Amino acid sequence: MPDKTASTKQRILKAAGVIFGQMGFKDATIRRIAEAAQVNVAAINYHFQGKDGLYGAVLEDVFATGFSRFPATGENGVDASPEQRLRFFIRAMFYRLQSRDGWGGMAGQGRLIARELIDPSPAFEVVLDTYIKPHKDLLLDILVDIMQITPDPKKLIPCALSILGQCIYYALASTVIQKISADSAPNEDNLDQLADSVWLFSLGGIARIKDELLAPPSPTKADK
Amino acid sequence: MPDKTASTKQRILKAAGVIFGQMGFKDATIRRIAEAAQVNVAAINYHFQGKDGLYGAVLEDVFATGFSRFPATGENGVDASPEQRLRFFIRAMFYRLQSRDGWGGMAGQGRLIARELIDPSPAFEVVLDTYIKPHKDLLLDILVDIMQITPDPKKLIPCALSILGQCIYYALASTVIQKISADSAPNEDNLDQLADSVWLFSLGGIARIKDELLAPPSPTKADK
DNA sequence: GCACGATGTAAACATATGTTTTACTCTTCT
DNA sequence: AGAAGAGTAAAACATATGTTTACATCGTGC
Repeated sequence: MPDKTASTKQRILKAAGVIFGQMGFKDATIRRIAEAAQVNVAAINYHFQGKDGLYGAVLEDVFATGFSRFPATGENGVDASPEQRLRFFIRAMFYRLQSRDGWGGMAGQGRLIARELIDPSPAFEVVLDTYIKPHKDLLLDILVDIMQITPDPKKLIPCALSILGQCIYYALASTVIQKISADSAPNEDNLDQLADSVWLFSLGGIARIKDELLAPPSPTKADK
Repeated sequence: MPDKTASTKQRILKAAGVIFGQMGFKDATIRRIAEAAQVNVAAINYHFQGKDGLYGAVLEDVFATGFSRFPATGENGVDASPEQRLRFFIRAMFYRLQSRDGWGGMAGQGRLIARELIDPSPAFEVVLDTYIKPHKDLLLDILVDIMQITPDPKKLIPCALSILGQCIYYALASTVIQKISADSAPNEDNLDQLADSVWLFSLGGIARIKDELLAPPSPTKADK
């Protein structure tokens, strides 16, 4: 392939990521993408077989670069304490979702992932198996190591979801958080602080859930 | 106004809530809504001055009914222990977002709110002031009561966001959660369990954050 | 040198969609 | 009874958008 080819295709991919991230699938027209990429509209169909194909390619590209640039495990890997591994895991999620070097910060592709969570596209299936599920299993392993017990997975999953939920909420709701409390809205400079806040909160939550698992689940009849 | 009028208008509002919730603003065409409501397309423009007007009306209606049917405070109000008030608060969020009697469960209007968090529409501004901000302040009050200290709000907000994030994540990502771990996906029967799981997790998290606030924030230099 | 395939471009096409127009119906008040 | 106005319906309108077609351009191998 000539050089120009890769260049054009890559330019489309890059521009599409931004446009899709900013406006969502429906509002991102191929004409707008073509304009941003300085490319003819037909080129999109030529290289990606239509808008859907382009979107699928963008989604895979976004996840691939995000997870390769911000892996969920540090170099030391399993040697570190499980608490520190969780810290790294959470921090990686924040950077992946929100850093300008990651998924483009609050105006970029992070919101693309958030939209996929709500309305998964057909292209999301493969991403789910390739990235999300292993990512979830990694988190479960960390949780087991922290709790030092191996509880019923059904009891562990909500714990994992609570952690993931915090991370993703910061990314998806950043616009609203900005309006409610500008100081706490994520930006390039406070990601570490926010991630550590989530980390500490989660450590406490994990401990509490573990207590509940060990203690006889006394049926506290505090219904109201 | 005649009876038939209110009926038609109400039918449009109801049908629009479902359609908007299921497919989002862009994919929800007024023709589909008109068909679902058994109404002529022109009636929508007649009663709501266009698609945007209809969407705004739906949004306000959804929040109004949701918060009135599932208020965030119980009848006992401030008399209950702050922990139980938090429990009620979280449970109300789950029911509001996910119950079939609330915002239509996982196929219904709950996702409409999730989408607003990502891409707020103009109509969301008023909802923000009317419902979301007071709701947030209520949560902050509860947190202060639980911690029994009044820390810097800047330290308290992340704590509140962690709690809200868990609740909203369950609602918005229910489709994906279903694919990852069907047992933990929210449904009409396990809302109480999930809400209590989030509640316990949050109590632990709050305690941990409080510890951190009281203790000298020893700069743990665990950067990696 | 030249034909051929890959790549890029401009225009045309078909369709979906929000809105408006126009006419009709039905209730209500005098 | 009749006028008036609100509510409803069908069709027309204007536009935006994904896709396709026909043609131009460029590099490459024979």
